[in-house]
Amino acid sequence: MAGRTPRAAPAEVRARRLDEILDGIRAAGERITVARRAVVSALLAADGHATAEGLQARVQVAHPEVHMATIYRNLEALERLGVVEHTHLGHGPAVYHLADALHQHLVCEVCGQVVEVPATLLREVEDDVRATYGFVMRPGHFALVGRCARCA
Amino acid sequence: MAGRTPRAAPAEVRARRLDEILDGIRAAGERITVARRAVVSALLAADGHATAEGLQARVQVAHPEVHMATIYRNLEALERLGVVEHTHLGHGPAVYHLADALHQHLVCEVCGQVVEVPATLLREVEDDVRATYGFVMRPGHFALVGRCARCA
DNA sequence: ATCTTTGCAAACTTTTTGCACCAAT
DNA sequence: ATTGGTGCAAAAAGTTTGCAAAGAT
Repeated sequence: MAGRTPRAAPAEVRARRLDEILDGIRAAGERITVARRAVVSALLAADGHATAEGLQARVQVAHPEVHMATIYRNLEALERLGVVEHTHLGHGPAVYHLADALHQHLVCEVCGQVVEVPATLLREVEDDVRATYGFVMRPGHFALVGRCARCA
Repeated sequence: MAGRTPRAAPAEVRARRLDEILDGIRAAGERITVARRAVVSALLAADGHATAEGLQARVQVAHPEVHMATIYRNLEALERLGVVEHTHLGHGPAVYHLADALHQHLVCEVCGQVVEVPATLLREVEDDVRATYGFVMRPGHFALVGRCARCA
């Protein structure tokens, strides 16, 4: 079970990462608030992708007064700082994840399952469009849609 | 100007294609209405991608009473029939296009410019994810985001 | 005559914004 | 004491839905 590919970061690592991120925010001249810490914490706990609503649910366990608008404003701030990115998986809400966990999403349009694959998947396509069109892709921002193994 | 790569289909070709599509709708047991014909027509005239709102604008020139809801319902019907597909280019509205004009979109996140590239761009990635994850991609449903030559 | 499709209005979902108050620096 | 962040409510943007009336077959 605890092989070479740890599934979730242990609490200790997560706590360190939280402090790192908070330091980054402070360094950028922005303030640390209860809501902000809670959002980053929820993002770390989600360990992968989470919708704004999902994050709010996590945040509200400890801080029921934190409003959706605050979640959005914090996510926006965190994106501005380069800590967070968001992705569109389908017709529903966007999903957010830490910027260091960059990956592509394959979304099954039948069952909705989301498969995460390494961001390197599109490496060649990136080179291709840069060479041909001068276009510099930012992979991961949109999902690749199709049908998963079971639904195909 | 009229070289080997005609930019837009001449009116005659477009009219033929319109009839083809309308026949398809009839064949599927659905009805031809003024609104429906107008939507398909607008889609052909747009010759590429158009938002629901853009299509409505075109439709309303000749048929001012056609409501947004009707546009959406028709687009939905046309998608069900496999005539139309839609794509998400960014945070805004979805864009619709005829299913035979399948292509990828590269959207510049700075200036918003949309570059259309052949759907074959992702051929190798498609093979890759099918082989590795059993996932059958439907390319074109989401755009690839990045920065265009000028903004990069 | 039947059964879709339409127009309208209203709901819905996700996200953004204005504003007065609160709190981190 | 500043000034950025928060909570709330309300708007915005895009899309969907219920219903009675109109229209295609």
